[in-house]
Amino acid sequence: MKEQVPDVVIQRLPMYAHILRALKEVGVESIGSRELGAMLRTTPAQIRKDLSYFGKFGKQGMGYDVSQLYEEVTRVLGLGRPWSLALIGTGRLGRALIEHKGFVDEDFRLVAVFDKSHRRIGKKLGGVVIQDVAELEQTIKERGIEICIVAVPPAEAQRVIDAVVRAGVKAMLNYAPIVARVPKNVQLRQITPLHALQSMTYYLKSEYPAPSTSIEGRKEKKTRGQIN
Amino acid sequence: MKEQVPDVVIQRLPMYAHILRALKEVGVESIGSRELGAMLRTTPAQIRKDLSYFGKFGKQGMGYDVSQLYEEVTRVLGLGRPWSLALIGTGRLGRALIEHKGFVDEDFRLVAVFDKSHRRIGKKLGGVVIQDVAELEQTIKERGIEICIVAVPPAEAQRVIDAVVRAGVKAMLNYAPIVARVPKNVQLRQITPLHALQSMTYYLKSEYPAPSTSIEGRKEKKTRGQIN
DNA sequence: CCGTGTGAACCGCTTCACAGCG
DNA sequence: CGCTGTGAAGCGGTTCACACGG
Repeated sequence: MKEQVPDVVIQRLPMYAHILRALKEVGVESIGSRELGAMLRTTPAQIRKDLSYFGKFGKQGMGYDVSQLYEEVTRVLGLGRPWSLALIGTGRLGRALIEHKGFVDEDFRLVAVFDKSHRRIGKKLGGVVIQDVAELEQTIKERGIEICIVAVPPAEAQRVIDAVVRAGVKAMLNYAPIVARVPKNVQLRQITPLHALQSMTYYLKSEYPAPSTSIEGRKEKKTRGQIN
Repeated sequence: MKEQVPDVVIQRLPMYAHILRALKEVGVESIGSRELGAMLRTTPAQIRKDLSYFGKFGKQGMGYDVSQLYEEVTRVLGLGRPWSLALIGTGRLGRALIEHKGFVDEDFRLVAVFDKSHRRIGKKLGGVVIQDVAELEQTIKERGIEICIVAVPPAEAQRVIDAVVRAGVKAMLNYAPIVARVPKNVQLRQITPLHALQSMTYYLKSEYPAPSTSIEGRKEKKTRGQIN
């Protein structure tokens, strides 16, 4: 049990939840840090360290109880209760995001959608009537929206983000390729596939040994009397 | 000038390129690390350090030449020549990615599209005829495809990724929420918006001070004879 | 002087190594 | 004994602070 949990650890937890849920559904009841590490492509040490930030869930010599650990991880993340979402922008991207299964799932409920185009306002998307973006602040406050997904053109993104911040929202997913400005108490995650492509080309260009994604060939195999 | 460039630096370069291009188009000819840092929401020190990995581009007392720096950054990333892309999966997501402007741009050319559904094979998407995924390896080799975008359902993702790897591709963007396994000399970038949402909820839950995204209130204002 | 380039200090995360519980 | 939990060491990346060039 620790004081402050590193941000990277929090970012890894959704993966933990994902894997644990799959294990649970398949009927696996218990798992060790070694196997879990293999599934998550990390080291056993990392698994144990990560989990240690939240408490002691393992049984020595036995590993972790899958159900219990799954519950714990989702609890830490604050999942298991629905969060209300709004989408801003209903172009191809916005529509695809909402219609795409598995994005809005049991934990995230779409409760408002905004666009500025009068061609689209009044129509429905994802079971919600599209509203004028001018009503954004008011509606967010009324409906207690907690997370926003920004899928508008780059030129409008910062303006929309500012409005969302003014409405009091503390978490946003932004698809516009801009360097957005938000207050430091607001969570912002950037989804910019183009930048991902553009950074991969660096490694292709010169055929690098790659920034160690590997796990093979580490230690931890050392248990007791090793020949060395 | 340094030996090995940190991976994080490479991941930041697309942003540098983006901003520099914008500055260039607006007619800004020169910029200092302070202003560039402000635009990228980093410190001037970080800007200077990052750039120092590739050479000395600044003029002391003057800052950096925007055009020259832009050229340099794109050169380092290996942009400025087109890279050939393939898309695998033409569901809502795949279609949205391709039809969405600004994704396939001047640097990335779509040269093949695959699906397994016979309903879609033979139709066109993004100016390319959709092929059976069974032809994937062969086609990738024939057309010298360098980067693949995987947008298939999670259950099929690892199989598709394996095929792409076998075909010799060294860089992939994967949209399926799985923990993909690739050889360590293959670049893999994961786009999983659901996980981004799921990690933000942690901070909402307990209304945290946030994992310092801020830049304000740092040092660097100290230049010479400071009172302190 | 102003602002870059950079070794050195610092900081946070990862990995190690082992104490200790079942 | 096996495997977790955890201080301590190690490492990569950021920030500092200053030498030096225009």
